[in-house]
Amino acid sequence: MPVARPESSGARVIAHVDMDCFYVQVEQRKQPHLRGQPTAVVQYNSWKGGGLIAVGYEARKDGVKRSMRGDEAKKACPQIQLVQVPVARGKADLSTYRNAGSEVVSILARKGRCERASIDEVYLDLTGAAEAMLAEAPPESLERIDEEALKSHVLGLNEDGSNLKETVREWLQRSEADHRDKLLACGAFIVADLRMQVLKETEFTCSAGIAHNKMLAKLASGMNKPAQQTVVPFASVEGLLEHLPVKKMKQLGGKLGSSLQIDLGVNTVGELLQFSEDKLQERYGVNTGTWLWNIARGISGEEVEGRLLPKSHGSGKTFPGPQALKTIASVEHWLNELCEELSERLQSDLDVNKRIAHTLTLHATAFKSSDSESHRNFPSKSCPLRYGPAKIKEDTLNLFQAGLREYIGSSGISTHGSRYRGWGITSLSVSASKIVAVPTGTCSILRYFHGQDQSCCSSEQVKDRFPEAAPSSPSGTESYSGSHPTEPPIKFLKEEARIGGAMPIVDENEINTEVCMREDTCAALQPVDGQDPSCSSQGAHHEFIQETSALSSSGTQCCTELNQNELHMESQAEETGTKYLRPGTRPREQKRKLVKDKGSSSILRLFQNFNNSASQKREHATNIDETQASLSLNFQSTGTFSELNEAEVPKENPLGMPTLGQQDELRRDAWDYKIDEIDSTVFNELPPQIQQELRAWLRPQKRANLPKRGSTIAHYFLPTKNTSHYKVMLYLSCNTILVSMTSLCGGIYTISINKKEGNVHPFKWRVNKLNSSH
DNA sequence: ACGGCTTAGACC
DNA sequence: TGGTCTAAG
Repeated sequence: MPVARPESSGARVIAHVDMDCFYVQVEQRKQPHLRGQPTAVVQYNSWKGGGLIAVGYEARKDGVKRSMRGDEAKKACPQIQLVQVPVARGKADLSTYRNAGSEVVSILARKGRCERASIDEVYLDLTGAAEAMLAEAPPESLERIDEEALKSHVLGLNEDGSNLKETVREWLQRSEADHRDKLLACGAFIVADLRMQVLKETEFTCSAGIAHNKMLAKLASGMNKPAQQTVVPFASVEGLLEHLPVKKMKQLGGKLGSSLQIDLGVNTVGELLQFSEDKLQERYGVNTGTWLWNIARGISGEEVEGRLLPKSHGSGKTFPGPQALKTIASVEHWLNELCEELSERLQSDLDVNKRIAHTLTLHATAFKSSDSESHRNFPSKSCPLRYGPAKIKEDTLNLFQAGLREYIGSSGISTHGSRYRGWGITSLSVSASKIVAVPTGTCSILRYFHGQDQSCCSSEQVKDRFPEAAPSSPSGTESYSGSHPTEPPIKFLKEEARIGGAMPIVDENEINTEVCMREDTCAALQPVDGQDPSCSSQGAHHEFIQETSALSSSGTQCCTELNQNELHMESQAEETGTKYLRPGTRPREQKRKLVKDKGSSSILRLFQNFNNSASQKREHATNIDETQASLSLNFQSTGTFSELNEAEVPKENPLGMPTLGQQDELRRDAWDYKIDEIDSTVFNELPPQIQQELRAWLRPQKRANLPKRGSTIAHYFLPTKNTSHYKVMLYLSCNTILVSMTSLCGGIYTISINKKEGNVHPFKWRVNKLNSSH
């Protein structure tokens, strides 16, 4: 349901850019002989010529419509060229179109905030660019103006329908024009330019609308197609909406729009004006009521989100009528196909955009022939997403079976034996959502997947995108890292397995160990001197902030770029990556080196080895094996969930990060463990490499260079059975060495190694919902 | 018992 | 929160 947003104060310049019959253009670029010919794209050519999903303008002239079957199209337009959408794994594969869409987005994002609205549409906020142009090179000062801009349509300008370039030129250059109109004129120039860039670089044409908000821009972009642009001056809004059928408005194409027509007798947007806001709220609720009242007046405050990438990925297929799936085996087969596609796309998203999805969801539709309640929907099910095709398949099948059990009901019907006659599946889809950029520290996780170095993001980047991952507000920090010493932030849940939800079944003791270690940031060790402003003066009370600040000199650049254009990450990452490794003269790089020398080398090697073998393993798609090395073994052996008493909660917050006030004090306190003070049985249970590391840290002669207590020693990432990744930190607290595992999915696991032998519970798993700021 | 396949967002 | 529903291209 639409939701009202207040219009922001100043006039904005918003553009909506829409590709013309995009799939057709993509195919025509691929096969140039199709250019100029009536063309349509179809899928599943087998039945009645397939279904049309895109129709070129030449074919539209002959009355060919989307949603015709191929046969009908042939009838309407005998010369039509029907191109099949690529098929992979028995289903339509849209990746070529997705990729082509990305090409376009990467160009359109150059002049302002850009939001990818669909595979072939974007919104742009060009306010800044338009203001800058108005200040530096206003249209009236231009001697020659761009042909494409001249071809703009300006609503309300040529009422008779004539579109004289001269009147358009006048409008664009009128010096006494309303400030808002001048901004729109600048917008028209900018958009014309962008569209030409798109054409030049991709060979695709597009249409655009330029207005003061998204709604109007969207409306305008469709008014003159193909390959044209339309401007909506403020003064034309009322006239534009007056006779516009409500159904044409975005969000009113469905039931809501029908309700306006049927229940209120409103057929045009203008007719909506007679209803008070109260009246509309009364009928449609506060949000929708206000929204309707606003759009009737051309008001829409929705921001253009700076987002170039999709928020989710999905792969689905329908099995209509007789094709309905009736055995678990056939369902499994198709789920596997869908999962393979999904997995491929997830992997590519990770490779190219450095993003990880956290939730896997299965949707299905089904019928139940025999039963009375056969219309009950098949329930969607979701669970934490684990990477790798095999895992995704396994989890998806489990989700399906859970859904099926529920669907069939607990009426005691057994699904044993693969066939059960009562049900049929008519559609399946698997999707991945909750996609977040790999949070800082990410180089390690990326290397784990890639087996090579990659670039990092700045903390700003992460905070912008994932406030939950790096809370910037004190309260967020509080709840996450527990800076209130009086209030232990860790709550102990006994039912640990619940973390992954009921499905799929997880073995909470098992931790797969493809592991990796971030050697590439100074965050691995907090600087001893505490002098570096980037690492200490920010007083980072949160490890994300702390660790990323250290990256700023080389990391920021990359991230700034990433912000502007996520799609270009790959190449930029490489660039930055090389700079990164070069021994530098800048202080921060020196520090990086220092940190490295200081001593995580063995752990580094350990994880490096894991990396290598893990990535090789991935090639062969076989999983669990000897790469489940010592770490996992050790962690496994410790996975008992004994109750933990309050007394054992570390004095400081459980992540070991000092609060602002504590920080200075802590820094003065050297960490004074002796190796023998640590319960040896506990110590011995650590992975040997980590034992070695700790011994190194504890050597007296090295003390001077030791990390202060309360500081993070090292970070690792562990993909595990029931979540995609954990961030693992080894850090020192006042009484303990803690190995804390922060699940990016929402749990904090802590293993503490206590100083004194008397302390029971050498290893504890503490589970805490990551109950932070949001 | 067919338009197929995707994405996004709001509600509870 | 997960699950459901609407809407759109």
